[in-house]
Amino acid sequence: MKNQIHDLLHGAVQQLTRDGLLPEDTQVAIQVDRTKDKAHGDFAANTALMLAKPARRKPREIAEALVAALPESTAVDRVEIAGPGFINFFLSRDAAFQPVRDALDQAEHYGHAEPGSGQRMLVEFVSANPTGPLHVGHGRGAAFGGALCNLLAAAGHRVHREYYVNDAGRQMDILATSVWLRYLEARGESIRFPDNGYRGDYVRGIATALAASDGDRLRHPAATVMADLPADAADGGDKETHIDALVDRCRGLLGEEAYRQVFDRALDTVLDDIRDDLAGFGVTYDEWFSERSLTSNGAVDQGLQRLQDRGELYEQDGAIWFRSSTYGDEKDRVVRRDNGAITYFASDIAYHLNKLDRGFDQIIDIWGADHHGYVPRVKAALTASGADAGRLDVRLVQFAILYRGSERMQMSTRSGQFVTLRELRDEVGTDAARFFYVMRKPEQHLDFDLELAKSRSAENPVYYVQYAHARICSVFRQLSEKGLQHDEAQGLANLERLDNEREQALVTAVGQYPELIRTAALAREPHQLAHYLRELANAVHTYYNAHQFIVDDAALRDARLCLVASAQRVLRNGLGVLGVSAPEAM
RNA sequence: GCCCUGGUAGCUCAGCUGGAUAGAGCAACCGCCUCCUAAGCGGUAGGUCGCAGGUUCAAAUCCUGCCCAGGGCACCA
Repeated sequence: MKNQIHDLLHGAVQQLTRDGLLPEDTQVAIQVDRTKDKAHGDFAANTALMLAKPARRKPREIAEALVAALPESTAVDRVEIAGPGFINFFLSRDAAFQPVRDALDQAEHYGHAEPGSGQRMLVEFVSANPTGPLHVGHGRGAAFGGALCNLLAAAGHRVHREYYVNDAGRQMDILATSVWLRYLEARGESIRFPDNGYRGDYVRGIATALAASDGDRLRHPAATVMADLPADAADGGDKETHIDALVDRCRGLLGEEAYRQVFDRALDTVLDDIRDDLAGFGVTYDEWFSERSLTSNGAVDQGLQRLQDRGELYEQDGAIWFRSSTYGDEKDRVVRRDNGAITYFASDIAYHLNKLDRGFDQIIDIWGADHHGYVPRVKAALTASGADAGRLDVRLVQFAILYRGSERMQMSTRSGQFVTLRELRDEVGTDAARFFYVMRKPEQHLDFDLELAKSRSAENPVYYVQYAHARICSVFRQLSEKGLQHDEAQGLANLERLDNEREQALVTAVGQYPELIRTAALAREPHQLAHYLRELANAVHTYYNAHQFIVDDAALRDARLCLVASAQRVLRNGLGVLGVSAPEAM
């Protein structure tokens, strides 16, 4: 509908240009907005105000000329000029009810663009290191990313959901070593656990399983393991030096093959847990992309070679550096350390080149806000490689700070002190958690109060929206209990009977859904949908309280049922995009 | 020091590609169940949109400076 108004205005502007009232080269973006006040009609345009300066005429004069030049349309009942020169459009009754017909006709497709009509997009999100279970911080990325993917898909884009698995690198070695040490404990060795090891209970769990399956096969005496290691932090040494030495010791004693077995055991167990956890949260992926594969198939070397060939690398202090500063980064960055190891950044360059090579129109990365300083160097690497960095869109999500009542909860994967996503799901439920996460815009710090989220009270907005849906379902149950049927055709033929204020408001809300999906997808802002659904639910509840739907007048009854059914449809579609269920009863 | 993000009602937040009297939830107060689920609805009260300039017919929204709060500035991932 908004588009139709837009087209009408566009026609009028062209007409005025032909008539010489507007300069030939006038460029003005035609804006059509929903009005806040019904007295201003259904839609308003500020076009005359925008044209006033280039046309050097008074806004109201231009408005009058525009209105006179508007092409005929059955959708518009009348047009008014108001205030400084706004053009207000009042829809015809027939056009105003179109959303109800559309929602019932198009059902699960209502408001959603033709699948595949948009771009091919790759969205990478969560991608937490598989060094432990997901915690509530990751939950936000999962909820946001999952909802964003659904939203983009609803807007017609072909979305590829991807999780980047950091299955290489030092942190994973530390995890493998931590597991091995706990395994040794389980086999009766008495070891001193390193300060910088992973201390979570899940590490013991993996170790216990390993002890059960492999017995003493991987066992070495504690004295041998700990012999001649540099001191740990608690003993006045450095925890990093200590843990690195311990990792080397682990590797050396086990041998590469056995070490790899422990490593993969840890990786697979944690990754399975993550996969299962996310699936339970309603988030699934098309691809789990292995970082290790980039090294083993030579992609990392190729990526570096590509930069090398373009003269973007240089050697200094024994390390190899990338000239990221010439492409907007603060300083140059190391891609290969003096010990020969490639950096995380080097594999990330290869990964992003790989993503672009796969032919996506748009690459969206969802990162924690603490990685923001990382954006310029990745873009720099793409540009320096001759790729189009403009196709990469990095979205930063602020951390969620967890509270239990007024008590702030500290979280650290290393120390093993954190609330897991699984615990959150168990405690507050997937629906409430996902809605809660996605209500806030991502760049806002999120205070996640566990007590509030799990309270099954009115304070919890997810129930408010779900309840609106359940109530409508209940109305239809009541209808059949009374032995009545909904004659949809008769209802649609009598939509003009829906003439009270509440009904108008609800029709309008239903009609906003398609443009909301479009706008929210463009802005990559699922929270807009959450807020919209709240408003829609409010319109439903208000209507419900003010009017009986199941009335004796069959024509009116059927019309009202068409309206609430259209609202039910939108609630279901919209909640689906957010990954929240639409229960039939509560 | 530099960079990013916030600063809007008592609290938690929308609104920010500039538009007509600044919105919602919670908390407070007053009403509404012989009636399709009261997990609901209506109403009242509550605001120097951090501060100061600037651009504009029009600024919470754009620009500049400043003040607060959080985060980031690795040959870690």
